[in-house]
Amino acid sequence: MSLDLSTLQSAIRNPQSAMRSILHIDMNAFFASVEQRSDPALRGKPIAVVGSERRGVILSPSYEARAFGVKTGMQYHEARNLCPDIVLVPASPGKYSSACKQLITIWERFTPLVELFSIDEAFLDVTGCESLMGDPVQIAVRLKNEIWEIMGLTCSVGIARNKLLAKLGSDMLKPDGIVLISPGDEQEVLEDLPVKELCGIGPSLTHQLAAMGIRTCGELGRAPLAKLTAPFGILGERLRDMGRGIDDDPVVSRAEQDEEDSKSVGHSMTLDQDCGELEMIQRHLLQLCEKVGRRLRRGGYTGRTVSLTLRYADFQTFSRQQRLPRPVEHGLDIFATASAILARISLDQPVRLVGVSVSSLERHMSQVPLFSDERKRKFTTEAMDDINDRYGDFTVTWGTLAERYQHERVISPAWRPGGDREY
DNA sequence: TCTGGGGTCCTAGGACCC
DNA sequence: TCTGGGGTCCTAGGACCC
Repeated sequence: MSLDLSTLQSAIRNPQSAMRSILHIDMNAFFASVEQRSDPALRGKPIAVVGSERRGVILSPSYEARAFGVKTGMQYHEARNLCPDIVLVPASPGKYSSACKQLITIWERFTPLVELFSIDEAFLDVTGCESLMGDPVQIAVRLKNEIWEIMGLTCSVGIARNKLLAKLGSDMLKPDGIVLISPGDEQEVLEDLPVKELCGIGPSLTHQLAAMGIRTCGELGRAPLAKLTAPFGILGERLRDMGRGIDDDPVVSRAEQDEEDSKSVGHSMTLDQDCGELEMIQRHLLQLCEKVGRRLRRGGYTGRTVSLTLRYADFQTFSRQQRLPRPVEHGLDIFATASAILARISLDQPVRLVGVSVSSLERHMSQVPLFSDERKRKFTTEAMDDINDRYGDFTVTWGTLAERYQHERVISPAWRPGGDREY
């Protein structure tokens, strides 16, 4: 086979067709490590970052805690049974997002093609960086060193020709590892690998595949296509490709990611105690709606579908949604719909979790409304958003709400600096 | 001291219209 | 009056990821 100029040019234009070098970076025990870095007293100790005080699960155990068998998702009492001395540290999201920003600036020194996969994971496409930065393994070593020197954090790096295998690689040596899966090694790595190790194959697919006699990636890759498409539809082909280590998904740069519109914005909360009182549930719902509204406005979105999610005491979870004739962006409008949905549900158990989310989002053009009452509402909302952004959620909220739903630190929008409503 | 919170994508069924 | 199929919109739920 010979390569002519047009093939080469299309390979350059279309990175999927060329051999790529992809790194997947996975920060080790990210939340716990950030906490240990910021508080020396926590270093070297078994700690775990947790969400809520009362009811919740372990979000991120440190490696010292993992040594006792403590895992993400575990309940507090299980963790304490395994490791009586474990220190539970409440999560501080601000620390993690600023650490993440610092990581991005380091990663982007190596390549502009950085795709943030989560707050502590990223894909880097370093194809063509060899002449400047060295081969992918050398890049991984330098990158790990910089992260360690600048931030005192370790990570695991997977290197392969696509995202699927790079992600697999970063999982294979934790903490603080580098794993290269070169094209020649792929078949050997995949042959006996359980299918559940691949990103995208969860418990349900693992179970269904096992029932079909497919346990390893090797078996998955050799399965006849029809055997997979019959039960799984279009996913079948993707599954077989995954078993073969095939993945053409491009690394999406952060600039492109920023341009992508969100599909939904939502918040949910598990109540401190299961609750059967409608009035109380609505009070929590209102707070959630206000948070969703502010996030919509901050992102410049309006939405046309409001969904309410409830979880009963027995963990049975369901949702009801309603499509609206016109888009909304205000907490109160979201609340009006969500509480109307709630009113139509006859609760047959105490409620454990309440959630609200807004979807069918549209980019919202910032313009001055035509009518004076809308104008007033818009400016008032913007002023309230500013204050709440600066001083925290619910520093100011609408007066009617303050009366109906007493909340700590709530002051009315009639508040003015120096006015008679100052608190 | 039973089991968090934020998303995306896909499917399936019913209503409705042509 | 009955038969029928395609397409779109809407809702509910499940699987998966971190």
